Amino acid sequence: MLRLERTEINEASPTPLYRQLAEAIRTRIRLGDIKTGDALPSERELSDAARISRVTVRRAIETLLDEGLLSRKHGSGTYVAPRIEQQAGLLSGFSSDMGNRGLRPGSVWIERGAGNPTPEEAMTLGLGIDEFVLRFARVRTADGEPLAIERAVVPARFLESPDAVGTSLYAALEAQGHRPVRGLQRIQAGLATQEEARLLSVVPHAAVLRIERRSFLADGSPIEFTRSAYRGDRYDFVTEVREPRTPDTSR
Amino acid sequence: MLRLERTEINEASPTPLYRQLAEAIRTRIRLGDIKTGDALPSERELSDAARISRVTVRRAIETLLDEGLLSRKHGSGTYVAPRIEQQAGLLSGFSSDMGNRGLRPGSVWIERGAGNPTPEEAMTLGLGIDEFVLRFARVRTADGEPLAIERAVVPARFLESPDAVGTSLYAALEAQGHRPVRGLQRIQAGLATQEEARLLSVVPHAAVLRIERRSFLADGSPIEFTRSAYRGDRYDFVTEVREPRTPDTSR
DNA sequence: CACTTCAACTGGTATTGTCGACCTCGTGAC
DNA sequence: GTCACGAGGTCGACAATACCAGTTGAAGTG
Repeated sequence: MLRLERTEINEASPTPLYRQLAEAIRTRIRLGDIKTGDALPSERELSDAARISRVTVRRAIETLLDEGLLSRKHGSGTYVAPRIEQQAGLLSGFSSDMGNRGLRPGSVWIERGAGNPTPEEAMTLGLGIDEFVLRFARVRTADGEPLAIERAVVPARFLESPDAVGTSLYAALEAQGHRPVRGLQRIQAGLATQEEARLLSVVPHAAVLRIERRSFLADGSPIEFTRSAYRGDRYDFVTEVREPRTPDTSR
Repeated sequence: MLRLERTEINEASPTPLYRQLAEAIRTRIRLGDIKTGDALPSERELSDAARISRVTVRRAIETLLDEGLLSRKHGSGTYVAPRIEQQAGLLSGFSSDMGNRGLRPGSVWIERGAGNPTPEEAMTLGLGIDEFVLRFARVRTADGEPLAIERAVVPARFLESPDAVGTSLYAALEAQGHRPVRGLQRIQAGLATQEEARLLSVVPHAAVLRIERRSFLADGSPIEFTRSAYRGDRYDFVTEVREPRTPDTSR
């Protein structure tokens, strides 16, 4: 059985109690202290053992519910959910996506500069056509093999200069304090054009996966518009979907 | 400004207060009472006006945060987030997906029956190869035009008979009390095989979007394994991704 | 022996009270 | 006029308590 002692929680830490508790439970699960299907101690027990109020315990459990680590059953208990493989970092960039897949990411620059947006870009980024944008186009490689062509557009005000972007666009944006929190992705199947075929080292008309992504800051302003073409024979896109935690049955 | 009166909330209703409140605010936003970018009344104000405790008000706001309708700024206020187009019902079936796109869904049966799982199916559904599964294969149409081929496999114990499935597999499962809460989807680009081309009325080697989906119940047991091939020229797959509500910066 | 009942669990909702961190904007000093 | 500063407002975190609502299994009943 899981034993949780107050000792594990640091009262003075700036990290909120519910996060510390969540992390403690997360660790227990990762270490196999409590296994898939096992019941967690009841909320009241946890509350007593860690000397944390039940409300706070519930908050910790809720974050783990969101992560899919636990499942609750009213009247019965809280259980460790079976591990489902980690989803690829969706809002993360190419680099960490490749990292998750155990591939070595690389890239070759095609274009890096500033300019005015096309009408389509102006529309999706909410800009006037006379405002400035930065463009980044790269061939992305995995273990040295070309895997995708990626063309990103960012409103110029979010970055000091095009050269601020090293390997990761997201890292550069975050360094300036701009962190996208939402994204909208559109995925299509298509055939490689002549140019794409050349850049990706495939035959023309090979299958490609086209991914279009728009990212937004917390206040809703668009920060990035990226269009990519992935080799269909080497890449698949994995998403995990979850139903809302508390389905609204009243409507 | 938004005025919320206690009158809107029904004390005696079986629906929890926080959901009633969330619904009330949701309605206000939909009706344009409060517009994009506007600040919501402060939590204390809402609490006073509706005579609901602040904790409960926060819960209501949190559900709207999850839905992407609101965004909070510590020390400043809670604001109405810009409307981002509705995501397609991800865990929903073909029918409601088409509904969202304003297309009339239809289908033509190819196969409907019972049998033993293939090794691959046994693996992904967590079954023994001697247990039974039900198979459903259909050509899915939108406004009468073929759009996708869909092949679903469900462990037999979840449905009384193959005939329980009318137009919607999900509806049939839910009628038996089985509601999938999580799904894992894998999306690939490919070229249509001879048979696919025939069923979809496209030329061989046309681009197709292959989607593989596994769904799970709350307790983690796999309930469905579906493989689909969508016409690349007529379908795109849209997903919305969100960063976790409270990013853990401590790790 | 099968069946029903019910008490003692479990999680679900809601209140009141307190303190802290953060943001904004007006006031006053320079 | 510009700038630093602080007061007051906002969200963030937590405690202690109360009661409601499903679940479960053991005791009692037929």
